Amino acid sequence: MHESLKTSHCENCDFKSLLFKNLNLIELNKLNQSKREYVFRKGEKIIKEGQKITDFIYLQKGLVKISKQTENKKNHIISIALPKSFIGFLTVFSQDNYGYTITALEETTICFIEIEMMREVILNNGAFALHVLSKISKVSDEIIFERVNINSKQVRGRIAHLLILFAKEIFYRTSFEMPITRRELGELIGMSTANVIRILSEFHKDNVVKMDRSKVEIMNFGLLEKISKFG
Amino acid sequence: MHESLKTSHCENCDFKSLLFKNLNLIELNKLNQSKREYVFRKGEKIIKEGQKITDFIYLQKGLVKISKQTENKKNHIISIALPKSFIGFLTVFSQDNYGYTITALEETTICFIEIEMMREVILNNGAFALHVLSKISKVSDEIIFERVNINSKQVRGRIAHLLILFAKEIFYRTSFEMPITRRELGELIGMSTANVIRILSEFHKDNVVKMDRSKVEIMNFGLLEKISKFG
DNA sequence: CGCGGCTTTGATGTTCATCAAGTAAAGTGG
DNA sequence: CCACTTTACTTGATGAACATCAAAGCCGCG
Repeated sequence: MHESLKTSHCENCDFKSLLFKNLNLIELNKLNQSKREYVFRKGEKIIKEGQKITDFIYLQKGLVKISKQTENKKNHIISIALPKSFIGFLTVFSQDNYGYTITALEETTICFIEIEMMREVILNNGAFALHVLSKISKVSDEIIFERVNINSKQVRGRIAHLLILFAKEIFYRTSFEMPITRRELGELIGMSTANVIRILSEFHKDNVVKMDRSKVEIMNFGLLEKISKFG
Repeated sequence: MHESLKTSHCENCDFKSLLFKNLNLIELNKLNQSKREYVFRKGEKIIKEGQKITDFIYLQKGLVKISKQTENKKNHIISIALPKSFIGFLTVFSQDNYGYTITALEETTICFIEIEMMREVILNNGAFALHVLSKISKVSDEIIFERVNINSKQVRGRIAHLLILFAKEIFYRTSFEMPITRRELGELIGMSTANVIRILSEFHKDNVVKMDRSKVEIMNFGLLEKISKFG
């Protein structure tokens, strides 16, 4: 492991307002004492599938992929997550072991908070409990609906959908650096690497999306949306 | 709507122990006053996609399907749910409107509990909050992992997987009445009706599974498991 | 500089959806 | 209760979509 320890107080955390707004100072101090904050470098595994769940993980800064091995040993990416998306919620309150692997796609800061500490706060703070509940619910819904959606499209539509998702939900612009490889794009939408590349080449030829190495530039957003919808 | 009203007290509910074990009698009485209990006949819609969320729904008895229209107007079944699976948890704490449709597959008893009432109890009862949390988390995980799994298989494997799932998780035996049509089977695993039937015919010819009309009998469970795993 | 991983493209074959046409079952209204 | 209509089921033939394989180029890194 190459991750490095950082120290800052929860009270000053940029994202305090998002997750922990219902906590009072005493509760925040408790969390602060229990939490450990780490920076992971690109490519490092934050959580390994099967690993015992001891901490609630809180994505403070960065970008990660959540992936899983299927029964027949294929790798499958379930979701790409960024701060505010509260990936840590999956599984932690219902299982003893993680069901997926989390890997940093860029430099990523993670807060580890002991799961028992979270449980204790939830037990004593109903407003916080409700808030966590609504976050879990939302994350799960989004993943499920995204899966269903992707599944109803064929390859062109899937790639188009994905590019739009990166542009609209992650980078907020039509040109950006793709944080994952072609193979990973395939693992995200369930298609072969070769075909991902083929479709990207087509988009390039048709002046819809220029993708050079990891540089993406969406040239015709309207058309891309049509392809996503009908492809 | 053809559903009919029933009346019984939560305190005597068979499933009280499962969901509401952390509630005291005062809280149970409150829930009891707010709840309405309905019986739905086979085929009736319990929830329609897009409908405003006003109640938490609790599946007491029966079997339902949870489905959704995709962008391109195809119908997709997300999950089959039976009592104890707490389908109502999806979405209700994070959105204003349901994102899916719930339909009864057989005579089904549903309790409607005002969502505000649930919120209030969660606010004041931490143990209950934690319990709800763990249920939501579990249901969502199962759906997500199931989707990923199905997606990694091809048609034969998908059908085999599904038949095993019905046998092991729903009916607890190797012969049972399939509660959904061939088309719905297809909508559940993302394949065409014609192909579902084709594969079922193959299984029949190969003495793996005999399916006549809705009667299913698994003849060679071991082989079916192999097909599910490697197909 | 050479090795390994990512990328690219073409050729090939498999898997699967689609279409069509027919049968069986189940619901509907007189 | 029977004719009628609709919906579910079934099978074959066809072609489209996609995975797989192979070979070659590119790039980063020790």
